[in-house]
Amino acid sequence: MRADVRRNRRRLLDAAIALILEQGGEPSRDSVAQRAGTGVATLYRHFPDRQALLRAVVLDVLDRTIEQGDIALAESATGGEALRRYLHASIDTGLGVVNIVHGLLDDTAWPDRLAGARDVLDRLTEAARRDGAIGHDVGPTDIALASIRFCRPLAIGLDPGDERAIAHRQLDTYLDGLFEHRC
Amino acid sequence: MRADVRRNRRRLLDAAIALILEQGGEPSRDSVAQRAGTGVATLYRHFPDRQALLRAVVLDVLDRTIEQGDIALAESATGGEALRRYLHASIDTGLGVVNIVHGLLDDTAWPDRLAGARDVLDRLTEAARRDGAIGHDVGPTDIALASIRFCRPLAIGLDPGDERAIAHRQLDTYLDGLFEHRC
DNA sequence: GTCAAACGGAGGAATATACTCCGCTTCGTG
DNA sequence: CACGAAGCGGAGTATATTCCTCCGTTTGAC
Repeated sequence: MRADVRRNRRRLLDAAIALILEQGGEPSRDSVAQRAGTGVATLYRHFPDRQALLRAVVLDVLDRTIEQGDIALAESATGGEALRRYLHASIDTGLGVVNIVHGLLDDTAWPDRLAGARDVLDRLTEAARRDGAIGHDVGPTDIALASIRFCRPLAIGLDPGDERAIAHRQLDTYLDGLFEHRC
Repeated sequence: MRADVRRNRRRLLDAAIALILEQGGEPSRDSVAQRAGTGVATLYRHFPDRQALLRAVVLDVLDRTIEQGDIALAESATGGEALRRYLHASIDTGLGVVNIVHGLLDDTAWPDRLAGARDVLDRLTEAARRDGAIGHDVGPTDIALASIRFCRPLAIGLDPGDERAIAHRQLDTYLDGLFEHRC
């Protein structure tokens, strides 16, 4: 595979992710290509139809997020810390797109990655529970919903840096509340 | 003013608010009318141009939210409780639209309501601070940003009832974190 | 240096959105 | 209850977006 092909694919995915998060819906093909700095034809060459681009975006985001979950579990001293690290990382990987795109796809054609994501969530929840950071009233669904909440941009027209800083800060406060009765 | 006029105006505003929150941007005229269950012409009769609808939406939401802030302050035993009540109420009034619409308007032609909103936030923050619920590191901006975060729907295609229940629950956890070191 | 593969962007078809017009309905009133 | 003014609905047209292909030019690997 030629180097420029790989580079353009990466740029297109990043552009699509950014636009989906900013606009909260499916971006136009032209806008994705423009944002990526490529021609429209390049987009169609990589992703022939509507579904192909969305599916590729979801797979990319899920893969990178799951990877971060494994890293968090491996490198953290406690389950609570792992959970915190994972959620912060998922803001940066753009996990929010998965939820947004989910409603736009006909078929959810990535059962394996979904299983992988669920597995990571289960392990994170289990670890945090074992260490006493969270109680039995908190499950993987709560973590998933929290990631959706804090991964979505607040508004249109805010500096991306500020946006992320706010999300990280609010997430920390939320986790303080989640861990409150346990430390 | 005829009864059906008032009823249609209310329906149009509610439809616009719901669509803005769900889609995170300006909804099409046709979609607003359809959601409201009225014809397109009725929409244009009430709100002649793009700006008119958006301005009316913002004024409506701000008025209802400010009112809730006053009620919360009047009826709550402590500042912390008032703050909690206000934020829960702002989920139901749809405060999130203000932030979204802000970037779509040429002029922010509602300086008085904005001042009113800021005033309520200041009083709520002050009351909570006086009662020791929050520290000096938490300001009105944090409260405003929190309301934006928890007022926005999570995703496309979730039952509105579940949606709201999740938002209220997550907000409670967030506030637990915010008040954590103070009770 | 060569050439196969990839690229860019103009341009026309398809689709979505904005807005008006007019025949029909509804509300308030005598 | 009946009348008139005001409001309503939605079909229809103009306009703006978006989609997607084609082909001359550029790029990367050997």
